[in-house]
Amino acid sequence: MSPQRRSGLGTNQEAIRRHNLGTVLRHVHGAGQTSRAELTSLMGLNRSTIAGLVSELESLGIAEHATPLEGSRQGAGRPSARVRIAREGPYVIAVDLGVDRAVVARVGLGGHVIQRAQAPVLRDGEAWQVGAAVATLIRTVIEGAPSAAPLVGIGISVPGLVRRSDGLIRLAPNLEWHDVSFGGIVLAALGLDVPVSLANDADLGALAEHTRGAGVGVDELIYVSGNVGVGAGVISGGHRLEGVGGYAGEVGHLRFNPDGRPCHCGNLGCWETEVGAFAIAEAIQCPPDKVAQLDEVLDEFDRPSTALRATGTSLGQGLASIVNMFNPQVVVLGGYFRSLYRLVGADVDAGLADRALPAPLESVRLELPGLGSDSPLHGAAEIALEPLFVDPVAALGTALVDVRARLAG
Amino acid sequence: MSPQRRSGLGTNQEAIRRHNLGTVLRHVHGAGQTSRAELTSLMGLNRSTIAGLVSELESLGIAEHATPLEGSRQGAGRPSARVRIAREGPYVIAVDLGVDRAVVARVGLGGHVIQRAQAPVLRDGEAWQVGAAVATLIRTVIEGAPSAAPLVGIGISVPGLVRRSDGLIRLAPNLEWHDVSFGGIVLAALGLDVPVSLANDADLGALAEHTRGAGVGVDELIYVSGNVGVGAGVISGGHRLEGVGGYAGEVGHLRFNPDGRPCHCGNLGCWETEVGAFAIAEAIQCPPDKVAQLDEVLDEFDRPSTALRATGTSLGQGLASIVNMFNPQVVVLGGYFRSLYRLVGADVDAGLADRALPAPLESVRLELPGLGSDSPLHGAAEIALEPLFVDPVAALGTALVDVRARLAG
DNA sequence: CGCTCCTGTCCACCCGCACAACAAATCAGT
DNA sequence: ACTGATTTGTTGTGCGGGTGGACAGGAGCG
Repeated sequence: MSPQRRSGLGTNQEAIRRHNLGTVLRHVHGAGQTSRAELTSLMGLNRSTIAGLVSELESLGIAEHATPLEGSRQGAGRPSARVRIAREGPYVIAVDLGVDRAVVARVGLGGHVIQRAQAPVLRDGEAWQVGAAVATLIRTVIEGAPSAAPLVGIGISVPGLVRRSDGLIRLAPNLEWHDVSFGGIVLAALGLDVPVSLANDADLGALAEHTRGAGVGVDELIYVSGNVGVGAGVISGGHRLEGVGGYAGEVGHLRFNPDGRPCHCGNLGCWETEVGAFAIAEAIQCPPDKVAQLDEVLDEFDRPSTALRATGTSLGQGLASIVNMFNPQVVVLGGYFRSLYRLVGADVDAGLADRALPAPLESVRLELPGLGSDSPLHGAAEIALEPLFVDPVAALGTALVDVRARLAG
Repeated sequence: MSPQRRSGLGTNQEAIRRHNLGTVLRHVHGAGQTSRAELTSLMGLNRSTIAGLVSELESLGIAEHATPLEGSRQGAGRPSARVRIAREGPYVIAVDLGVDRAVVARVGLGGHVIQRAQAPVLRDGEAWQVGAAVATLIRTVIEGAPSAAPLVGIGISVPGLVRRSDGLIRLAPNLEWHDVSFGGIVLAALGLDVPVSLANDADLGALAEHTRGAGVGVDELIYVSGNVGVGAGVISGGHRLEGVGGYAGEVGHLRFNPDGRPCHCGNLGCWETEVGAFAIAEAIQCPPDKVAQLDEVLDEFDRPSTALRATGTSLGQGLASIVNMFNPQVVVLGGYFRSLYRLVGADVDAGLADRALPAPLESVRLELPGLGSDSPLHGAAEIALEPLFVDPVAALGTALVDVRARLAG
């Protein structure tokens, strides 16, 4: 039973098959490698049913069977056949658009980054220039793909507000973009027509950490991203919190200090003016041209200054508001907050404990990203893969095979 | 496709039937009255399937068929038979525990309040005393129930933090309760054993407004409740946002003015210290013993004072943080905010527009509760009814019949 | 070398929904 | 008032999909 998050629809058995097939694939994807027996117990279905589903995945070229592991013994009984992702199976292109560089990766099911490439992005570059650069990187990583493997889609992580209905980039302050249809630009530059999904970098960080990072199995998770601006991605009930337009999680403009500095949003003392990259850069006297690499600058510190510790306290106090609002189980600190937390973790913890309500405080823990700085990239891969888990057959139907030849032509 | 919000499970056709039966009932409940043709188009199932589901509901005693309406013509073709809630069908008890009074209602499917009773609650009363009073009210409203009608459960709205795993009231500041198992107390006073669900009043307000109030069809909705303290209930993606413990939505302690007044939570200048009942009472020089009836006091004003207008601005500015965080489509102002918004709506709107980001602001609208002050009561009924929509057969299995006789015994 | 335990495969079976054909009920036009 | 078009209720048949049992395969244990 799963669900139509969209409400009110009935279910027929065709939908069952779709859902079960997708769920099997989701499990294989999540674990990278499983056994049919494990799938049976995880999904609560009959052995025969699982066998049928797995064999369908194999005939679709998505999964492969493998001989049981030699070494590991897991008790008596016939060892269960392994199920793993097919070697030449479907893949996606993940793009992490940063403020100073773009990372592009070819990612297979199971979250394997098969190949990656990156290039600097000019500050205040035009969107079409960036799109062309990204398209070149995409061509590079597709180069190595087996021609039989289908390309399912492209996922793009954007440091800004993305409208969920059509993927339009409404506002990316640090790229100075307004209302840019970046997905269309990249597709045009490539000359391809595949599904493109765009989303906010913090949302994708949350998704990735939930799937294969520090928050596996945690259905109430928040990823707070320090990435010049400050944003958050929220997973609640195991699903992304999006809001009507897709703009949910804009925590950077929480009211923090009404007497504080002016924020580019027009208000005074938003949280971002205290813990944003420019605020931190000022606190550590970092030159403005290195703000985009603030994490590396911070990593060179070994002892925090007083100003930096105050920033840590502000981070914790702001997190308290977030914890009070969402009551999460895990808060993952991404972007340069990762480096910051390593330096002034105690102050962050103290600030949080000082301002959060007892009830939500007792069940929350702060964590560093399990995927390092690659969380948004992995999240971009996840949204591009998502159609496969909803309906594998349909997703493969819209996928492109022999992409290299199409790119050449 | 439907649902398991809990992830990873497979679906079999037994689950299909459960889900479809529950979904049919949910539609009948939502509309109060429908036709089979409408159900067919809403659920996307075949006519014959709908017929089977409806007849099963009828044989369960939940639904009745009725002759098509005489007057209304809806085009050519055979008129579709009406489906409505059975007259002696299942019902629930809804309890709205306020800080100064308790309201108890017998509510049938369709959200019909069949009978209601209320009584004042002593301030700083012991939990068992309140429980006994509530039990008496429950006996009163059950008195009039047909003995054939099954009691499905009891839903209780609580002005405080409720742990979702077991319904324990962790903290109800205005009742001065800590860790009270109020559900158990009421059941013991009744001598019954039926399912009891407890939840926060704002969460239930959101649920009710989503189901049959100002937010029907709106899947991104927030109910902000002014009820001595300030809290919010969030519906996102059509589901309640709960958080791990069930404490999500504690917006009263958002940082608002760090130089402000001390809050009972230990911090300075929480939003609640600016727009909470005590702050407003002070602004309008309302005597402290009437704070619990602040809405009535406010209703007697016809022109807002300057202080009240400032409060309205603060309300709007705080809502801006909420709008930025959740990007809702509708924000419903419940509790005494209802009265306040009638007086100083323009200031609230201005405060919101001033502080919210453009993107979330353009898609949000403020509304008054469609259910007046009964939102939490209706929400309490909804959570008690919820099991019926998940699995009608199972829910009727645990329901109590002939409750009057059991109460007497 | 048994025995036991677990898993894969194959089969018949059941359950639930779809579909087609027919009947019923209403509206529109003549 | 009659006729055709339209829409819905009813019924029987068919199909898809998961279940469950019987049997075989493979491993550990004594």
